[in-house]
Amino acid sequence: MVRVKDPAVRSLLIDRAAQMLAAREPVTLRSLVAGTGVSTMAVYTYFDGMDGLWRAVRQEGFTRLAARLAAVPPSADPVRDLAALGAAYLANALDGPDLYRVMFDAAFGLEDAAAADDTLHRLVRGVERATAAGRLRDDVDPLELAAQSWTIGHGLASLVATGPLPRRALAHGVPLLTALFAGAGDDPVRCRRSVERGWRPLLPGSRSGSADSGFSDAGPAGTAPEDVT
Amino acid sequence: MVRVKDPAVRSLLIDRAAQMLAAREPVTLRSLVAGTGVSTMAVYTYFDGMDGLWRAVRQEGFTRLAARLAAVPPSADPVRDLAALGAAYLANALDGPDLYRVMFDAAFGLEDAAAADDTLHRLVRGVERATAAGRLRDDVDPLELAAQSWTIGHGLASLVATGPLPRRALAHGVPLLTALFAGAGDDPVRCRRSVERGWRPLLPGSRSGSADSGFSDAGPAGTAPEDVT
DNA sequence: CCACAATACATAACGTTGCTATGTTCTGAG
DNA sequence: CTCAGAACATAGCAACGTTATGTATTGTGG
Repeated sequence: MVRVKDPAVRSLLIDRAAQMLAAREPVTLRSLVAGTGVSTMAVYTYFDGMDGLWRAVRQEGFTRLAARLAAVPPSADPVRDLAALGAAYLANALDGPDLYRVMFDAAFGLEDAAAADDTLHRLVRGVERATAAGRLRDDVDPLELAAQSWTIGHGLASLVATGPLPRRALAHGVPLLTALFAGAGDDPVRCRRSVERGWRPLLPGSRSGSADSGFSDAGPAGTAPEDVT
Repeated sequence: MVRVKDPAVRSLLIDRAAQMLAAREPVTLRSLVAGTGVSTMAVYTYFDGMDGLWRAVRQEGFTRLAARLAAVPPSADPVRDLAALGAAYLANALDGPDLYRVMFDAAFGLEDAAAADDTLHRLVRGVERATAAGRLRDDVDPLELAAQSWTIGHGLASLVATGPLPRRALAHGVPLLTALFAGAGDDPVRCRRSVERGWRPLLPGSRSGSADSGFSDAGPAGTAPEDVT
């Protein structure tokens, strides 16, 4: 009586959708199933239509993000780790800008809301570590500071990955996070060094080079090592 | 030989599209022209298709934003004015979340790129005023600080207007901007007061109350008057 | 072990989408 | 006044997501 749907087909379709998304090919019902052997009805058996598919893709996006954040190794410097978390967040967004966009497409809900919360919770724990280490004033609410860090990360990701700012604007992350954490109690110069260390993996040329253009000239953000101390 | 197209029809369609967008009705070619007396071909005569219409709508979004920013009266406190600019930016985004989204839909270009640059340039001038008034260190690049303020504004707008953060998360703008400007040289307590003044119009209940939900509990950001000084 | 019932899946059709082709109306310069 | 060309309406096209219908497959109760 109970037939179990093949999970392999599910993840096959999700992966293929994410892949087509990354390749900037239009993801349509028919183009999605073309070449997979399954018919268009599979999308309805497994996802209840395209909306369900997008919901699943959105979920997959958060899963990948969580994996990225989990891969950040904790060091002895919790502030550096916070910046590294932000850098990992941005690296994930830049790796798949289109996937990142559907992640924040409010039109579709999430299948497992806890997966999305996990993103923020990991940041919260990072802040708590920094507070426990005495780097931050102990009256700062970890949840608030985490949300503020997220705001900076998402703003940067949104403007760079899918927006008008050029890739070198990623360098803004350093002064922004430095100002935030220093404002939360960390020693300014020490904070700057920690953030720079955590942010470093994002700057050189670690990953895919998407060619952004910007509105016209959104500003040289690459070279200005001293504006916030 | 030269027939001039009626500009009234143009703005009629743009306004109607923006209106339908705000009403969360799907904007389709046929639904757009329905009831206007013009036929579907008008969209092609005036906009060269739907893509052109979206481009025009995007432009309209930036025009409205520019008008909002221009309506911010300069005061004697340039840092307060910077925060007020950010508040106006967010108020505009919250007034029409869907319009705000298409503004940053990179799929369509802009007809007049200068209109978009105007947004950033107004911020740049605000920073220059603050520097000239001696509130900021004079080695800060106005363009950079403006871009960083924009990052905060866009991150907050994106996460609140069309994302998972509840409306009360707007309060994060105060500590974020305070940290940024204080990090750029302003006196911390004075900065805080200035930012709070500029940000105030956003907080009470000045405009439309959209019912956001958040992932599950994205954090109480409403009451914490002292975390950054 | 077998027959039944429900699920999984394929095929075909439906309504709607953006768009184009064709024909008609109207404008404005020569 | 004439007529080339722009503006516009109507009709039709391929492609989209979805639904309806029919077939195959599978787990289980008799």
